[in-house]
Amino acid sequence: MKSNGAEVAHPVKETTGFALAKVCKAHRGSVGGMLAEFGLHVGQEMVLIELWQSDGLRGGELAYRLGVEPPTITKMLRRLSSFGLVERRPDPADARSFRVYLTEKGRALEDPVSLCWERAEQRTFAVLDPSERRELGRLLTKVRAGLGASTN
Amino acid sequence: MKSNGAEVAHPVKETTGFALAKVCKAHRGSVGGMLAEFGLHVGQEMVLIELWQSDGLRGGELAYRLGVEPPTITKMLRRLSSFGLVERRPDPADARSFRVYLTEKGRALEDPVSLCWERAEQRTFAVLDPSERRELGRLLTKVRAGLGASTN
DNA sequence: CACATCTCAGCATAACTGAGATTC
DNA sequence: CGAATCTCAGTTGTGCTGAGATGT
Repeated sequence: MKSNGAEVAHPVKETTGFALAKVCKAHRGSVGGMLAEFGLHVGQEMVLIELWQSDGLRGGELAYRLGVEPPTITKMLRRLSSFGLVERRPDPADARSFRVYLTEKGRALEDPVSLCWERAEQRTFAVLDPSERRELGRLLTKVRAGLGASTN
Repeated sequence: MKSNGAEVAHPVKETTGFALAKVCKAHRGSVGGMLAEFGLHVGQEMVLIELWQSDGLRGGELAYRLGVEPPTITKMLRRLSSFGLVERRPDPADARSFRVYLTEKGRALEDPVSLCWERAEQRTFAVLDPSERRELGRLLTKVRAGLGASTN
């Protein structure tokens, strides 16, 4: 026991957050390894995931959904569009904005990338039985919903 | 419905892994914001957390525990030691290696940083009732234990 | 000598802040 | 004109690979 008797009840390594971080790292590593086959870095697919669901988002909306600042999106889109996965077009309704659209090539990645995620899911949660998996999914979804809108 | 009828049963955004990623991002953001008060970036505290538990680790062991390659540790330690938080000393038993020790200043961060994690934990999982929190912790710990040793 | 341990150089990416440019 | 939207420049940190240096 530490002598100051205050904060040491919960060593960080035993927190739920710590396990969360480690599991997340493993999951991202798993996804990332598979995405490399498509020339994507982990994180870049998050833009595509949003667009598969809602093509034609504004840049700012994309930043908001990914929980990053606008300049970060500017750079990510530059890369993705240099790969030919997305395209930027002016927003007809507001000349300050632009809209992001998937190209054919970007759309074609939906199934293979979804499959990467599916496989990562299987690997990462392999140790859980089906009811535990459902429960984990339910709890994480509930936590996410309770986070406030900035973390869509 | 998509017409090719194969992979689209599980949109990525509805996977457990996706919720995991979002929750983890929120947690890291919460920890990171608080760590900034101590001049630490999120991620750097992971080294300290290992050392609080086992001071005097070898560089390679630290890389292994953090799940990164050795050059990454080299750089992280350079920064942490420039902040005066850790110290490198030669390993008496093997001159190729070195050992990493906390300084007084590094040791002094244990309580405040643990408190950051504790607060992030409270915030992130605020929406869960106590039994749900315990269950989430149990499931994540089980998943982590099932991942294989490379993700300590 | 083969192997292990670590560092260095170089690269790519993420992500921020602060400072504009442009448009509403 | 004030506010919103985005870009640019600059900074910091992560993390990798490949190529050594050094020691077991």
